[in-house]
Amino acid sequence: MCHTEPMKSSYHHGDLAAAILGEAIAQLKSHGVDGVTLRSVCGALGVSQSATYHHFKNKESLLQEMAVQGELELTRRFKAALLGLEANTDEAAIARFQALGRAYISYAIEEPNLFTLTFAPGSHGHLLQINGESMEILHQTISQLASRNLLRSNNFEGLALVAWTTVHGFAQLSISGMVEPEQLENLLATMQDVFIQGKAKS
Amino acid sequence: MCHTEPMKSSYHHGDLAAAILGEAIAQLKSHGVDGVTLRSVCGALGVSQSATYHHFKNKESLLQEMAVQGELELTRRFKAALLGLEANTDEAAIARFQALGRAYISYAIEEPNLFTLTFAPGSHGHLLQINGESMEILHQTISQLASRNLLRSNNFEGLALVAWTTVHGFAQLSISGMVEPEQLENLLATMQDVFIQGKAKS
DNA sequence: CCTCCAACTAAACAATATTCACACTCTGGA
DNA sequence: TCCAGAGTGTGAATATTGTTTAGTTGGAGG
Repeated sequence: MCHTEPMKSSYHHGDLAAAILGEAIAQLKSHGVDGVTLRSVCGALGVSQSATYHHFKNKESLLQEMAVQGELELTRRFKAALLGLEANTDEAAIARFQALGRAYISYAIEEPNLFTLTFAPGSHGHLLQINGESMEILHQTISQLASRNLLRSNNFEGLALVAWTTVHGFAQLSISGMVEPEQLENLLATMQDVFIQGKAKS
Repeated sequence: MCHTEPMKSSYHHGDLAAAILGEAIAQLKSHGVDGVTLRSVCGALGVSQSATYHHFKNKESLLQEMAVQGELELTRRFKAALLGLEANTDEAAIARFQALGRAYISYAIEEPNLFTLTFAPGSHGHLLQINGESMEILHQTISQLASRNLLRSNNFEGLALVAWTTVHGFAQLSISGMVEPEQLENLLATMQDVFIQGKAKS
């Protein structure tokens, strides 16, 4: 119904839908989800708050779009993390796996508000399903470990699940302040201990 | 400043602080965090909304108290889960470990709103530190595995960290709808695969 | 050129958290 | 016993928010 395509562009404003989305994300990052109000967003853009309702059904719908952007950001960071990392040795395959974990957690720590919104549960419930692309990258990376016979379990789906939930749990508990971000190295080392078969120890 | 002790009790209402806290938690469970307003809570109790401010600094403070209750609930479920489970065999020690994982995730799935509030990050930031008691139970249970030489890693702190974040991540992603709760058995089986040394397979 | 529709505005509305001035009730000491 | 004062509750007022409504503007197409 709204803004599914980049919008014909150029009218009064140009592309207000994208502008609102961008400004809302900027305010989310700097002031938290409670700091983004329709008034503040539209005020920063010099438009009236009711203009929002021509581009988004309501604020909840805007938040959902923001969550989608947050997930695209994760995919982008995944790709950047793997950029230039070959998978032609055991160590390299392990490095790629660790790089994904670091990227996930770095994202959470650098942009806690956007990360939180993206994975927010319950009433906000923004993402019914995580976009396939991030999961594909994760599965692919794990499958490179599997084909080199580096994994301790032959339950491939299970391992991908455990890897994801482990990193996600650490990310969220870091944001909550319940675990120290400095424990990251400890986490990754232990994950390697338990996931990876011992033939290649760094 | 307020409600640290059970309150002398019996005045106009009796113990309004506890009543507000209980009603707020009830409404949180059934209608989500956005469904709990001072008006609805005090309305259900037949008192004026401004009465709240004699017992809680503000709504945020009330939410924090609710989060504390949510964490006590987790401790309670931990204890109940271990009740009657001995640790005198390898299988029994593993069963205790799994019981904790099940309890954690069951809690999240049965009471997603309270669980979410308890571990809510960022602006709400309710719990600066997780209460020691739950963590103590977890560490104790893992140490029973360690003393039986059932663990794949000798990094005890790391293992406890990974175990916690794994289960927590699964819990949160279940609530978000990004993983199917039916994957729980898969998760637990894989955790056993990677954490536990193979001498005792069920 | 004129008409129509999408984009936008201004004003109003409803719901909420919070504060303020006031009223009532119990408690503790003179 | 009585009275002052603190603790406890009420009602109205205020500010901030999301949302709706009626109207205005500007561009595109016949």
